[in-house]
Amino acid sequence: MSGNISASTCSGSLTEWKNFRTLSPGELDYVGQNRFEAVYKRGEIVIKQGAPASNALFLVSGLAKTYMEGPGGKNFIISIDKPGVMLTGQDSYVNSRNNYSISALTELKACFIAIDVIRHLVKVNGDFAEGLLQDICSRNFRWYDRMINLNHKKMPGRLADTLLYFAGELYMADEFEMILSRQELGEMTNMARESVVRILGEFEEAGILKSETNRIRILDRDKLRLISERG
Amino acid sequence: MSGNISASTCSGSLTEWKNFRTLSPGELDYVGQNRFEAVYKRGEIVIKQGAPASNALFLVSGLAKTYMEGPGGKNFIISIDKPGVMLTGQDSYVNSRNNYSISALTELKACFIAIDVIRHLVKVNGDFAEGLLQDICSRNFRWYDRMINLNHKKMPGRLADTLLYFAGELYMADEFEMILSRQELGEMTNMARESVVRILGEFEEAGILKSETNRIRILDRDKLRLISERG
DNA sequence: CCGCACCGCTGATTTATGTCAATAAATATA
DNA sequence: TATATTTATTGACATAAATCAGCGGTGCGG
Repeated sequence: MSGNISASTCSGSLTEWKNFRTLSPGELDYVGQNRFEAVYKRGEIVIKQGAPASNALFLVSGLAKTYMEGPGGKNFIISIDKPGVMLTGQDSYVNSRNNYSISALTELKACFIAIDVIRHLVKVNGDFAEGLLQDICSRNFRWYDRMINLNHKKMPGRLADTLLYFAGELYMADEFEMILSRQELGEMTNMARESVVRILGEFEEAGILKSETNRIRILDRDKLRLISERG
Repeated sequence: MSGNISASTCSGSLTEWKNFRTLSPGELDYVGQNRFEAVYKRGEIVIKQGAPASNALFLVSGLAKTYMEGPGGKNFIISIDKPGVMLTGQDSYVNSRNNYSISALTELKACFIAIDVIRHLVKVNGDFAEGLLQDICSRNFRWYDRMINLNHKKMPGRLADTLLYFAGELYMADEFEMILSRQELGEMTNMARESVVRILGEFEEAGILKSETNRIRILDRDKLRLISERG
C-alpha cells in the first residue's frame, strides 16, 4: 500500500520542482538529506484524506489524481497532475491533516519532503517563498476557470472542457489514452457515469471525436472548443 | 465611481491585516507611505475584472463581494468578506490583470498597497511570507468545502450552507440583515433566483427560519445544519 | 472453474431545476 | 406624493440530468 520508501541522496538533481532552482548549494544539500522517494502502482493511494500531514509531495514521474472523498462515497476529482507542481503540503499552513487524497493513475514515483523543511526555506529564502507563492497562485488561478465551468456550463460544455484539458495540457496531443474511467470522468465534471457515456456518444455521432474505451482521438478541436465556450 | 482616494500616513495603525504585525518598524513605515485609502458606497465597484492589477487590497471596514463575471452576464460570487483578509493581490504572481471583480456590499473603506511593496516584503521578511501563505492557504481550504457544497449537494443543502455561513462566520448571530438580493444568493449557490425564493419559502414553512425581504432569522439551526449535511 | 465486483453501454422513468409569464412589493426618482 | 424601475414572489411548464434496470464483458480471488 505504501510503496517502497527509500532515502535518496541525489541532492544535485532536485528537478521535480522548478522552485528548487532558487536554493543555494547548502540548502539543496539540506533538502536532499530530508528527501524520500517511493514508487506506487496504478490505483494505490499516496496521500489519504484525513490522515496526519507531515510531508510535502512532488511527482518525480507519472500521473496523479487529487480528489476529495465526500460523504456517501461520492468523490470529487480536484485535479490530474503530471510532475512539476507541489501536490500537497500547503495544507500545513492551515491544519495538520490531509484535506484530500492523492492516488496513482499510472505507475508513479513520488518525492516526499518534510513540511518543516519547506516551511523553513520559506522563512530564510525569499526567492523560494516567492516561487511557492507563484505555484500556489497559479493553481488557484485555474480554479477560477474550473468554477465557471462546473457552475455555469451544462454537461456537454463541462465534458468538452475536460477533454480539452487532457489534450491541451496533460498530453499535448489530439489523441491520447483516457486514463480515467467514465465514473472518474464524471467525478471530475460533476455528472453521472451514464451521462458521460451518453455525451461521449453524442460527440462521436457529431464527428467531433473518436472514442474507444481507453483512448480518445479528437477530430474537430474547434467544434469541441465551441461547445466548451457555449456552455 | 472610483471613490475618494487619499494618501494616509497612519503608519502606526495597520490593523486591517494581522500579517502586518510581522513587520519591523522600518517596514511598517515603508508600507505606511505606500498606502492609499478610498471610501466606496454600496454597489460601487472597487476592483474590475480584466483591468490591470497593480495593488493589493484590504478592507478597513465594511463588507465586500468578490465575484467573477462569466459570459452572458451570469456572475459567480466567490466570497463575501469582512475585514481581515487580503482580498486581491495574489493574482500578480500569475498575471497582471484582475481575475475577478470586487464590489461594495455596504459603505466600505478600502486600503490599497502597491503590489510591489507586498512582493518585496515577501522576499525580505520570512515571517511576512509565511503569514501571506497562511492567509492564502486558509482561503483555499474553505474552497474545498465550497466545492463539495456546490457539486455534491442539491439546492436546499447549498442554500442552507450559505445561510449558515452568514450566521456563523459573517454576522455570528442567528438573526441578520440579508445583504444579498435573491439574485445574488443564487449567484452564490448556483441556483436561479426563483429557486432561492421557493426554497426560502420551504424553510419558512418548515419552521426553520423567518424570512423577510432583507432580514433572516434562523429559528432552528440544527435542522438547517442537518439539511446542509444531508445535501 | 465459478462467483464477484467493476466497467461500459443503453433505454425507460423520475426528479430536480431552469425558464417563462404575470403580479405584487419595495425602492428609487421626479 | 406620484411615477418609474428594480426586486420578490408564484404557478405552470419545459428540460436537463440523475436514477433505475438490465445486458455483456473483463479481471480477480477462491
